[in-house]
Amino acid sequence: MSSSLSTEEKIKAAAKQVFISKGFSGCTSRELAKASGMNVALVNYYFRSKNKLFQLIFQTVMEEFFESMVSVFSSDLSLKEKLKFLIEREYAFLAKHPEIPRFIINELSRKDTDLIELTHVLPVIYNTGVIEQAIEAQKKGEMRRVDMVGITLLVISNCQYPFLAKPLIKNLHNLSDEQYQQHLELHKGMVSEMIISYLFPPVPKPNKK
Amino acid sequence: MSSSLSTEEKIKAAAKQVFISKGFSGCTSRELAKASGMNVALVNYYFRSKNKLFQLIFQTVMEEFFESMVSVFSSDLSLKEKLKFLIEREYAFLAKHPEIPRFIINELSRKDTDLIELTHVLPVIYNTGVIEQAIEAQKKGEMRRVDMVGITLLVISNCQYPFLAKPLIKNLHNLSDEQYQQHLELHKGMVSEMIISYLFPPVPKPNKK
DNA sequence: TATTGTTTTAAACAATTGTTTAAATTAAGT
DNA sequence: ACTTAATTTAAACAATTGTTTAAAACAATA
Repeated sequence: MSSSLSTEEKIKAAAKQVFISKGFSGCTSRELAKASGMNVALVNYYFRSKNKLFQLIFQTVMEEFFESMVSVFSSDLSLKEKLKFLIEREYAFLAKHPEIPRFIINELSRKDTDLIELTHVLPVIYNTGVIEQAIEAQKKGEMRRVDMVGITLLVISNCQYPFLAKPLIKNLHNLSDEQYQQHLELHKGMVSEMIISYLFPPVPKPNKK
Repeated sequence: MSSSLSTEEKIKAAAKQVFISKGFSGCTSRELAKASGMNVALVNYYFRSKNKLFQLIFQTVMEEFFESMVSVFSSDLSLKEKLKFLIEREYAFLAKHPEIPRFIINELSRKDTDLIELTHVLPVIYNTGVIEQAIEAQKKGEMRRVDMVGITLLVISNCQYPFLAKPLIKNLHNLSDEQYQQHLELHKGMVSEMIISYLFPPVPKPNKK
């Protein structure tokens, strides 16, 4: 099935899996090679070095990571609906790629790695007009005055952490995979309701001039 | 100053730092030795192997990690006050040890490591009586019916994630350390208010028989 | 078929890995 | 002071690391 891919693609796909689940320092060149059914020399023939291959993978993972987020902001919805939708999307993405937050956080925390620039991501979000939408809502007193960093933190904390901490919580509360899955589903609803009702308080304080 | 410690203690202290910031697979035996001012043979003389030393460190880190949490539950406070206090404590702990969540989550996620038992932690929390306190409050309709896993997730998601994701958020929003520090302080207040008002809705629904 | 250039392989490279050895030094007890 | 045990050191061990080499196999074109 994967033999329809080129050697280069096969290596890239396998390396992505291995890097994501074990991290840069958690795997070897030979492991990357074997995972794609190739040998070490072949990996370096196409990608020059383990590090070059890693940088490439990391870049693509980051793009996938922000992709769905941005697409929600660009949609034609009210702010409250966007938030609800964003949380749904995040949970869906994380259900498919539960290891990615740990991967990103880890590799960005490495002090010995080449700096990775993410500054181009924020302008993309700004250009969707979601910021103006928020400022508008805040002026009207419909939305609590929380800045972009605060909102980002609120949303992704509650979405990503439950996936990040799965081994911790499972171990702590002695849960099976199925049980944890159920808790996740339950938690999604709670998180959505909690964040929405916090950012959009049910009784809006009148804010007229 | 650290020369007052025994060789064994010096190695343990240095190894703790190195393991926490770089992870098990992110550092070498010689790095552990050098960090304590000793040599490789000395590390293995006292701790047999890199892996044995790691298991020891991990165990103590986990204990420190749960220590302050449990102490809050044992205190003589109302549930709402305990929650507020817990969040304060968590933020204070994480400000001192910002790398510990990443360390724990990472090492618990490793598939090639020896399983680590945490089941003894939960009984300790149960014995503080906080569970009965919660069930009581829920029966009276003062508290939303969320189980222990849900509460745990709510609290530590919002406490730990902002520290976990510091490199990500800093990079994303182009923030200095000082700016991020300010955001953290702000966020602590938000999180506290949000969780409390979610778990203890301002207008309690009457639940009499 | 002969001649390209591209892809793949097996083997080797020096450097680094975790761990061990055996000798040297220090400390303690008699 | 002598003996014994505990500590520390430098050096070595085999295995593994990332990377490179040079030859082989393959494909495309003439």
